[in-house]
Amino acid sequence: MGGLREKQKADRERRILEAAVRRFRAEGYRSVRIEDLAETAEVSVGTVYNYYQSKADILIATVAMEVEEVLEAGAVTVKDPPRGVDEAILSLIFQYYDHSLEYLSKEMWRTAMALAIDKPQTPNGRRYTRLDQRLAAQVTELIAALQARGEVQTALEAEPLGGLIFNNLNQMFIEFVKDETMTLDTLRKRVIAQTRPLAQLISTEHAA
Amino acid sequence: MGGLREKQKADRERRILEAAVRRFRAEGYRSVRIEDLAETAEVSVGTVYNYYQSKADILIATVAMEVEEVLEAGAVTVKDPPRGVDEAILSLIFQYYDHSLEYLSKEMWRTAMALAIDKPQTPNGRRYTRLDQRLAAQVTELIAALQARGEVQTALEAEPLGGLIFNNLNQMFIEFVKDETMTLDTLRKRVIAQTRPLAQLISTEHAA
DNA sequence: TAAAAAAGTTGAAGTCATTCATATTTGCTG
DNA sequence: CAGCAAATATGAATGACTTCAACTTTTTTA
Repeated sequence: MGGLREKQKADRERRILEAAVRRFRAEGYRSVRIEDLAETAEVSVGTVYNYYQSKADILIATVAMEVEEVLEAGAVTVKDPPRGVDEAILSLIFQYYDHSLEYLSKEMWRTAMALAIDKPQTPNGRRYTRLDQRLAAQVTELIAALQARGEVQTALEAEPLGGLIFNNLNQMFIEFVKDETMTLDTLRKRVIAQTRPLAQLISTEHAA
Repeated sequence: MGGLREKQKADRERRILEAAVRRFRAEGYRSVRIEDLAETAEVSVGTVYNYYQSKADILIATVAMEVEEVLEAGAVTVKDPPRGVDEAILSLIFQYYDHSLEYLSKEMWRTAMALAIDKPQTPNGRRYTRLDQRLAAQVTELIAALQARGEVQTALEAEPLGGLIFNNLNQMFIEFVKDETMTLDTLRKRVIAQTRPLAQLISTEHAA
């Protein structure tokens, strides 16, 4: 265990990913060539392909790190959500959205999402899909938490609802990254319009 | 008007599109090269690019034809929907789904969707987005029709609801085409689980 | 420690989408 | 109809991702 070879491998993989994060952010995904990454990471082009299946694959690895962070931040909110069904749901969604552009450009999101759809069988394509599922699960968790607190009708199943809400926020996020001119504020307003009526319908107050 | 030049242009464009539909279906999008299309269409590679902006652009043109058909079929359903809120909504969704694989493979859908996300500014990227919007509008229309018939609560706004339902069915369709092993039947079951609870919530019977 | 085996690296070659300067075809005019 | 102009077609050249056969480095063996 822990021979020289293993250390070198880990180090090379890390260097490639670091190079990717840095240069993709600075110069944009498209304009950075594999050769550039190889140069920054001080390996050859061929070596890049020993660690990652494709250029887009590298991008997904960087996006995945970002989503992991979002999931962690979301877990805190789910543990103790704000009062009010729509407040709680929207605050989680906005947390996702606000985080999304901190380290990744719209172009990077577009590329990563496109790959996840286009090449779902690659390791990182799968990885992206799993991350989406975990995000959906987190929304479901929130619904369940609100049910436990008596704010959402317990007659409703949390999972379909969580899935519905996630699918909606995800699709709206796609529309957001597709349009370079759309602001986060516009996105928020749109998701409010879509989500709030549903929040009303499922809340216990509405039933009463 | 209608000179030789115009006729030839129209003819070439048609031949290229026909070649694309035929060969993409038969051999898969990826494995067909522009050169192959050019050969089948009896034009040169450069000419293909005089008519279409990119390879994916050609694909979207074929997908668009398909979606136009779906929209036409959907319009009939919206005009006279089945009784029952969930019946009506689900029958429209299933109409979309059942149509989807008639002429296009999952790979073709994946590629087209990926392009629409990745290159939203290209003419056909925009075109795909507009088609999505028209589908969403059709769902909204259905909700409005159900409201007019007194089956859906009129206190609710049709548009956010239609958007919500469409975003959900669209996202589920994406999951479907991402997984080569998933059957249409499984897709239907999943969308039922997601959509039916919502249908109950918005129906007038539920409110009463 | 020296040789053999295994693992990993390398960069030039291959492939394919896309571009662009040139050639061709069509339409128009006197 | 000859000659000119505009539109269009052409395919070799370009550029970037990806592959792969040859080369190095590390590990194991005796």
